[in-house]
Amino acid sequence: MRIGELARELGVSTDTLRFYEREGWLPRPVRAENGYRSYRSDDVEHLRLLLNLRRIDLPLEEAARLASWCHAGHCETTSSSLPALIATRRSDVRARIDELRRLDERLDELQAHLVGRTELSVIGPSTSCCSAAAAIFDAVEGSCRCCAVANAEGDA
Amino acid sequence: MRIGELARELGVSTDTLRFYEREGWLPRPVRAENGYRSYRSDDVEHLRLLLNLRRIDLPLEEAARLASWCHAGHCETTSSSLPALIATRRSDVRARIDELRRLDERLDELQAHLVGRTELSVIGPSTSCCSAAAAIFDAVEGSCRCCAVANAEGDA
DNA sequence: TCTTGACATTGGAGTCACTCCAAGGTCTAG
DNA sequence: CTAGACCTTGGAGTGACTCCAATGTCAAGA
Repeated sequence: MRIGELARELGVSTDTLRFYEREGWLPRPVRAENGYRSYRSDDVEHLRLLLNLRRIDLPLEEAARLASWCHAGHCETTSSSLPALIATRRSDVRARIDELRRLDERLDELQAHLVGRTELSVIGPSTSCCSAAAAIFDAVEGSCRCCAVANAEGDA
Repeated sequence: MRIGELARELGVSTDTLRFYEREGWLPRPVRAENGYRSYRSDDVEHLRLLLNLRRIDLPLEEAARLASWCHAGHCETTSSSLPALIATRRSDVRARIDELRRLDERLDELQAHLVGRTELSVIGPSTSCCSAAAAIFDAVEGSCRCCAVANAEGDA
């Protein structure tokens, strides 16, 4: 099996495979007569394991170490620490989800603010109030001191 | 205002501020007699705007460009494209959240699997079935062909 | 036979957004 | 006089790729 085929099958780029090999995260496959890499089923399994560990967002170094151990048959040595590792990973993932949700809320707020303001954006650049800059400032900061003023002006 | 004070106030590192300046993302502040950077309120506002744009995960280049425009008073020029930009950003954020949620599910699965298996992990390193490797393989891949066998062995 | 095109090889540089470091200068309080 | 907190610079390191140029290999078609 050549590098391109393997890459396609496992959904990574050939650059990634060569990078893993170059940095020592994967064993070097044997070479064909023409110098091309020739991957055996053993190599494929090792890589698949590594990629699965990457899929749960382990840092490459950790994923590679674990993949090598498991592949070498030392799995049981590491299996006791594995649940702890997974637990840590989960709480990281959850924290990141929460963070992104808060970001989404801020964006929602900002969007609503901007949509409401678009008609009023004829206010010239010299007016700092309710300009896009002020909107970003205020919506992102969580308070909007410019709206009341602008609305009052609009109503007048 | 010196660099350390500003960094503390806005919650970034002095390295970050020097980096922004060095790469041209922020205008150079004036210098005091001793060569120290001396930030004016104008600089602070500009930086605050940039950091707010970074907080909504805009790439630094885009955030810096937008911050400079807004700060220079060209806000209204950009305000029409801003809602579109925010919308794009939101869909990116949502996609990432979904991705992380799926990851969390896979981790949940894997964790359940491992907890169920810990007692059985006396199976030696030579046995590839139901080793940690197999668990990672199978739980991550979504199917587990090893459990039935291992459980049968365990029951026997 | 020749050519085209898809594949492979290598080393090295670029990406992003910082982060850390060493070696030194400046200032204030005790 | 000294300790400690601040500041300066340029340069290297981080993670995980990604892209590139220059070159080699090979099978299929004209």
